[in-house]
Amino acid sequence: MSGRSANMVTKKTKAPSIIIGQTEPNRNVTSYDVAERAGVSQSAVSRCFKPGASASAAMRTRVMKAARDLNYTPNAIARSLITRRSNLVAVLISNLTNLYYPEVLSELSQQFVKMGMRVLLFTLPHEADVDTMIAQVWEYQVDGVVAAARLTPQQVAEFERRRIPFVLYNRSLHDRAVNAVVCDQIAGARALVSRLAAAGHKRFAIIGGPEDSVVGQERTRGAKERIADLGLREPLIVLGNYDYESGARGLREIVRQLGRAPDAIICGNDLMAIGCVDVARHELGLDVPGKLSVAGFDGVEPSTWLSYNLTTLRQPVQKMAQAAAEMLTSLIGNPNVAAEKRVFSAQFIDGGTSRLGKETP
Amino acid sequence: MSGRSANMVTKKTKAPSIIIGQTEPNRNVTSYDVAERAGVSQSAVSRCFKPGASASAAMRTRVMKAARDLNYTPNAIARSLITRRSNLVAVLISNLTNLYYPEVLSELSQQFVKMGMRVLLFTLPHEADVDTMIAQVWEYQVDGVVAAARLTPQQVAEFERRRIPFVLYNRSLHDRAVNAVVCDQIAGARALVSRLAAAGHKRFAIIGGPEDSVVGQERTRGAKERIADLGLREPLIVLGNYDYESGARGLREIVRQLGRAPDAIICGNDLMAIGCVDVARHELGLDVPGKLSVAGFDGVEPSTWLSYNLTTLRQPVQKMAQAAAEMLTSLIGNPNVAAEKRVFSAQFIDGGTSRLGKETP
DNA sequence: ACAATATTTGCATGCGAAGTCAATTGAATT
DNA sequence: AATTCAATTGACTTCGCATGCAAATATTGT
Repeated sequence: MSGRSANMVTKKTKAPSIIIGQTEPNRNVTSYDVAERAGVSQSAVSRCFKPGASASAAMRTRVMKAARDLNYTPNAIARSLITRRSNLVAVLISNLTNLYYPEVLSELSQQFVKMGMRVLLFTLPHEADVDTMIAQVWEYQVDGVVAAARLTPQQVAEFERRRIPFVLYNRSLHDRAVNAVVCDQIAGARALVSRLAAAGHKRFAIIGGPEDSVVGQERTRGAKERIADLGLREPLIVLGNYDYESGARGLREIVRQLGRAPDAIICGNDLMAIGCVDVARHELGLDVPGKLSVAGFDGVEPSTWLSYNLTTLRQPVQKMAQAAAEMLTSLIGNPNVAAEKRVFSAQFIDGGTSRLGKETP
Repeated sequence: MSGRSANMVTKKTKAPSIIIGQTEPNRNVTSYDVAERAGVSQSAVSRCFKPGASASAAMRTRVMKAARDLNYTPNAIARSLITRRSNLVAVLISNLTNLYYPEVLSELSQQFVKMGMRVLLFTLPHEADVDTMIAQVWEYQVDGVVAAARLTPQQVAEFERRRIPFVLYNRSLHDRAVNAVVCDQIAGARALVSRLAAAGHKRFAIIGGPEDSVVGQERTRGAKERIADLGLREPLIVLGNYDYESGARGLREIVRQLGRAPDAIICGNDLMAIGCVDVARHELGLDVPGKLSVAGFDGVEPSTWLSYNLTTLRQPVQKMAQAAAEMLTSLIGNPNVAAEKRVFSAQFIDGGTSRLGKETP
């Protein structure tokens, strides 16, 4: 009944290559196949699959039926070639094992799907070959880029030169206006110090993020400045790498250098704060928060667990991701608008790892 | 060096798209532009960018120079259209907030990059519109699929019907041979019960994964069977949703139903085990492992944290992801091989949340 | 009824790179 | 030097779909 008419359209037989069995080679169902079955032209099929296009109801139903019969799916690759829109968004992420970024990625993915775009994932494992990876971003003709990774200003400049819409997530450039979604780290860090100082903490130490992390620098700077403003002793600062082990090492190092524990340790992110708390409690026998207060940044899920109930500054990840997705799609629609920077503020979480007064902010 | 420059005039090649002196809106640099600048044909440019192709060293350098001058990047979309290879792999993942999957995704991404493929991410938020999402997988002409999500057998069958190479990660079908990378959950669960029973635990309870999770079912079944084999009382089973809160609720429910705590609770994954431990210690005042032993599955990072040091069955995620990536790429190269199922075994982690004897297995 | 407009529909073209095939070159052999 | 053979190279076509334009049809007004 339904003769395999697809075969009939063939024009010339292929060279005598390896013919394995009876199955048709990789031939996919194309709009031509649908057109033939529906008795219309290929353009008609194309139009039926485009929402706003001009096509009569009668044709639409016939074409759709034929498409269903043949199990036709439009080829997004071919479409992209001609429309110059891939509906692909590159998301650059440094480190998925960081607990914070999976959340971001998940939110971004959902937001972009809502807007009809797909996420092409670029994880940057070692900071080394970022450039070759970025080269791949061009190849795939993505419509836009969300960069939640540590990029050099040169790399960011490359986006501009290529005229690819991009939004930086949680980072920005000081010397240039770029589209970015950030959280006010400095304000957050300052507020954190204020709270701790008001509750009587005097001697601070900081386990900061790595040097090439702008976010980490800002958190450290905000805290340091506020500590100075308050006339307190300059904090000891050790640097970590945003992971649990860094927090653990950081605390050991601080205690070693100071010869004792400070009143409070501000950690560059929750993961380090958790490592710090764990070492304090389980290795050094330091009571947290009784003897030592610890605070982090981000508000990742484990920070809410009963064992930690971390004092932290929660970033509104969902809102930020949504903002990033919105900004990017709007940029894709209209690339020539002025750069915008959307600054969110972190929410202070009065957790149980810091001795804080009963003040209401 | 080549003396044929006299009549080497371009005849009917396509007009180059770059107009010197003004930046046309969306025009990209194409291989024609490079060809013109290098004074060669477009095919030559194409060949120069293909590793194995026939091209003289002289031409290669000239073309490459022209390409660099013009900042040319090959268009992967156009290439895909003709080669019928997108170098795209779809990764379907249920839930990125699960702590386990980000690790998998990260590993997969790195592996695929090594093999010259990119990951197109499909997160499945609500189980609802999986089908429309899967439809998108076809559109993008991905070369293969790794499914680390709960799919119905019908959905899996759709992959086969479409002849798209796919590998199931951590799940498989009982009625059909499919390519899959799994971990032997039943053996792991049985071993776990054996260890606990050998150490004197008699009354078990289980906080299982959701009903539609095959992995969860197997873990529960393995534990249940082994408990029965040993002639112990049938365990109370409550179901959770793989998150922290489920573990917390699960323990409360178990204690409520039993009127007391069991000897050991086996949780369907680490996250639930962590929730369970936390509620036991911080809410119910139950000593873990003194009064209650808790074990999980997966071996996610937080399970190693000092606060937990969870007894668990660690899955060799890296090996599994690598196996999945390898299987898929090999399938892409040669789709007609018989289905293979690679079964890994979990590593028992003798953590601190269970009272275990000193036995050496 | 017919003209004037609005709506559908098909034809032909092009997106950008890769592969086919034949022409050309260069090297190797006799 | 003549011939053979392998290595280069270019013209042309192809992948599947979208779209400008003209032709065909349907709708409306008079």
